[in-house]
Amino acid sequence: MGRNRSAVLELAVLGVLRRTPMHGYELRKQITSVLGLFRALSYGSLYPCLHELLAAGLIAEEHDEAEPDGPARAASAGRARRGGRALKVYRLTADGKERLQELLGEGGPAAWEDDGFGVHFAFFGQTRVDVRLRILEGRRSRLEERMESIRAALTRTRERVDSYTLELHRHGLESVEREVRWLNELIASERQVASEPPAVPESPTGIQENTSDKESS
Amino acid sequence: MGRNRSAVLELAVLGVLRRTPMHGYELRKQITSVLGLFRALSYGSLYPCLHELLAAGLIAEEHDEAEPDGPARAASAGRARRGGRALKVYRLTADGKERLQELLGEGGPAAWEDDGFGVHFAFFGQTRVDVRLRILEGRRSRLEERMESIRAALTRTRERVDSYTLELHRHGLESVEREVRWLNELIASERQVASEPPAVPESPTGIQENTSDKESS
DNA sequence: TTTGGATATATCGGTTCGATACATCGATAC
DNA sequence: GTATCGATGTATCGAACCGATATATCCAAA
Repeated sequence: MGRNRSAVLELAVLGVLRRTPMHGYELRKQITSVLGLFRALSYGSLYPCLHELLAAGLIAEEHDEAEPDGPARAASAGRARRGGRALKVYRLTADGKERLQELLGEGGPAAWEDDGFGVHFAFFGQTRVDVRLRILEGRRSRLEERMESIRAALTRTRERVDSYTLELHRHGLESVEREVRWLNELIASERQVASEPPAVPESPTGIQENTSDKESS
Repeated sequence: MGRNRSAVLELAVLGVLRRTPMHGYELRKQITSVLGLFRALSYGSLYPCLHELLAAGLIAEEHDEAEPDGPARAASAGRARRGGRALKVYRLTADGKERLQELLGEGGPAAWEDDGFGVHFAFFGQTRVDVRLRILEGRRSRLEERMESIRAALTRTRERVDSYTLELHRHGLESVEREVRWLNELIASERQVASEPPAVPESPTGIQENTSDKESS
């Protein structure tokens, strides 16, 4: 019932399903390994989320008649059911695609907080360049705030805390600084993309399809 | 009453209170800024935890003693009350110190997971060198596992995912590698400390100084 | 043969977060 | 002088989330 389902999880599910239809178990592996890196997503979050998205009509169960074409299914080709048990393979509906575009286009603060940034970044291939820049810059200023607060803590408490706490702060600060440098490179790169005249300034969805995928089999 | 209260929070509270008695609001700031760096600890976790520690006798309310009976005193002292409202200043009891030592001495897996490592590290100044080494090495092997899984994901999905996902993985891997190098330096430094006779520890790298600092204050 | 591990869906209990309510203090503004 | 605002301070509630678990099938190795 909680339709307030964290937008991050919703985005992750819709975004992954956009590439390839799959079932929950696989979806979880994708989200935690491709997007996550971070922490494992619990089934206690995933399955309820899938049920809600299904009820909302953003995804649908794909009943996989016989042999669907497409090289994308190579990994689990042809086995939409296992033994006698039905595998619930979900695919994105038209409404789901619309919702995904809406989520990808927002680029608000939620997209540059710790929780959401990784997921949004992973889907940059489906995001407009101006949104990408907004998110990267938002993330950077968020991290700069953090740098400032760590620096403040360092000068404030120097000599007043033991050397391990100091070392923890020093190392934490360095990590954040490194992260900012990484963002700077990305921002510079995106600015260049933005300044170059794109071949297609606008498409129906406003998204230019990711050209780099497949052709492989 | 879930006495299963996360040991990490318990350790953080006891460890911070060991240095200085303080009240909840200040405690939270200390934990999030000195230990945390990470994410802000919620009052919804902190206050129940304090109540439980109080009930367990590990901490006690400090009533700013040397105060016979005067309710309106408290003008200049450590201001244990503000206006007419009581500030609940907590201090560590003897049992609490014992429990803290117990927690600090464990050095099990909980101490090198993402959640617990930072807190344990922050209190290394009160930990034995062999426990420090165990935790650092445990943390390192934990991160090495993660490195391996990211590397596996990279070689597995190279060319199959878009460049942003690839970049996310590449950057994540670099961050973990950097973390491991940091741990290696710390481990080398600790090994030197461990091998030296506990007479006069010289400071080759600059991170030690914790032979018998505490107590006697 | 049986054990064990991977695949797969689902739920439950307990913990934690985020928001909020309440109240007082100090400063700044009007 | 007083109104307002933000920081200090204690506390709780609902919603979200994680971790563990239950169930069940498949396959490979012992």
